[in-house]
Amino acid sequence: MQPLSERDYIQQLSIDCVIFGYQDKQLKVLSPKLDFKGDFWALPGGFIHQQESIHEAAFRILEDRTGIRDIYLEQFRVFGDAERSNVQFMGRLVELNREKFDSHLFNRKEFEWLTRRFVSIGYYALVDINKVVPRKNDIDESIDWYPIKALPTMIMDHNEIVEKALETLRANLDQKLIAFNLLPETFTMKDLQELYEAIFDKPFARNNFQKKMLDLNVLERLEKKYTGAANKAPYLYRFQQQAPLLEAV
Amino acid sequence: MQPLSERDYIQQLSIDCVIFGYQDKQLKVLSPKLDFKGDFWALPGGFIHQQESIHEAAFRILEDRTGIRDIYLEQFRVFGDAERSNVQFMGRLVELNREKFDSHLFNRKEFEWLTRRFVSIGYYALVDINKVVPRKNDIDESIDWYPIKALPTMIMDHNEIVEKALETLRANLDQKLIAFNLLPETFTMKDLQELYEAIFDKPFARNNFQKKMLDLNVLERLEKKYTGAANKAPYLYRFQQQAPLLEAV
DNA sequence: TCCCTATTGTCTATTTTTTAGACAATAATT
DNA sequence: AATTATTGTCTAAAAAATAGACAATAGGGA
Repeated sequence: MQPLSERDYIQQLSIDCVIFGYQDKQLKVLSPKLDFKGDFWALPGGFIHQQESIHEAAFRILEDRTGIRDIYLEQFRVFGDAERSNVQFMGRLVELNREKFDSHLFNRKEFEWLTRRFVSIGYYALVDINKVVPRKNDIDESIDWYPIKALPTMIMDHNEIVEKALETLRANLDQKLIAFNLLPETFTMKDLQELYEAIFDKPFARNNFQKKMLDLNVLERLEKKYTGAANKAPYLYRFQQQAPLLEAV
Repeated sequence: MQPLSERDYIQQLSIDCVIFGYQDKQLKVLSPKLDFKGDFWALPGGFIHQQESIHEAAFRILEDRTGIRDIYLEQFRVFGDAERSNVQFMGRLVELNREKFDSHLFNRKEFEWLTRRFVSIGYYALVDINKVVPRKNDIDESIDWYPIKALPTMIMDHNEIVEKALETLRANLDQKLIAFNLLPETFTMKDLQELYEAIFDKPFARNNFQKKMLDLNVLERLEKKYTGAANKAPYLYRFQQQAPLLEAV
């Protein structure tokens, strides 16, 4: 494989993706752990080819790590502090992994390329966690879902990026009707409510939540779901894709 | 002056600023016209030094064009299509201005630098139009305020950038209480309402608008403004800077 | 089979917020 | 002092959000 520094990327510009999933009543984020001594976690990220749009680049990075392409994806913020670079984390990494660097894993040019200042475009993605088979990179030891409330400390400003992504998700949730991207195709009203509660980290009133969701007119009611529990069986619902409104000319 | 291509900028990354002002009951945008034959308008923009944050760069660009530094400024979106470059507009510009290019205004290297693909970070700014003395660049013929409803056709995707900026402004206006940045320090309730009407391009009910604004608890009522008109004199108000809420630790 | 329990779906009452209508106050002008 | 065009604010009506209540029901257990 060509070394990073010689590939045809836009210089000093990167993309970091906060990939949200939902499982066990918890909002989770996908994070690879680097295959080096020292417990380095990061956000899935990458660089932008000269001949692809930033949106395409984000989709490519996402597909590489999740195996799926049909994903809700939105840019939310640019992180561009002057001091924003890998230099500190790379220093620690090299220090703890001298033996690897004696081999030719990174050459000097590669190292310099990686430790320059980077401006990073933050994207967040919403996925059905069951559809995703997380994939390791060449440099990953593992890749796992972490509850947003128990994220490991990540490199650089990646924890801050997750925070800002969550803020944006909360702000957009009602506006854009995107929560459904985190659920499987069919779900009960309780599933949906618990998802909202996980995202906003606060309880909602069951009766009013149901009314609010039904009043959106985007839910199609399907058959009942018999759980085996000794109580009334809940209906299953499916998100009904909205016909896009005609925009003013 | 050093040619662009040799200055210490981040490559292929730019900033474009939509500077909003308010005058004559109209929302306006500041746009320089380039000093070339062919009527080329653009958004004020620039590049990012290696040793400055993107936010600092945006402030610098703004100060260069408006003379003021204390400005409401917010990034709102990244424009990163693969085909996004000056190449088309530079082609036309060169064609129409051959005589200038026979001199050494741009050298070949400079031209290549400028016509590469650029990813641009969109910022929007809100200014008190009376405090601004628009300043030309080296390459500007003039710089003026244009009503948002009568903007000239600008180079590249700059008209689209303005549209997205306006969308964001509308979405943020109530949330963040930022409208006041467009007004002078003191203003009447009618001034404020007309500003809202200009931004949203729709009328508001006077009684309810006044109630809503007063209920925000951010307006300090000052003395009356005697206009000389044969009717009740309106109060002047001042935006009362909010004490920042304590954030959860 | 028949009650019991936990949960679901929905209805109604209450409260809050938004919108619409009305009117007194007032700064010149006549 | 009456007139006029605005301004500031109040109240009524409508709409939306919140809280409380209850019937329906899928099993479980006597």
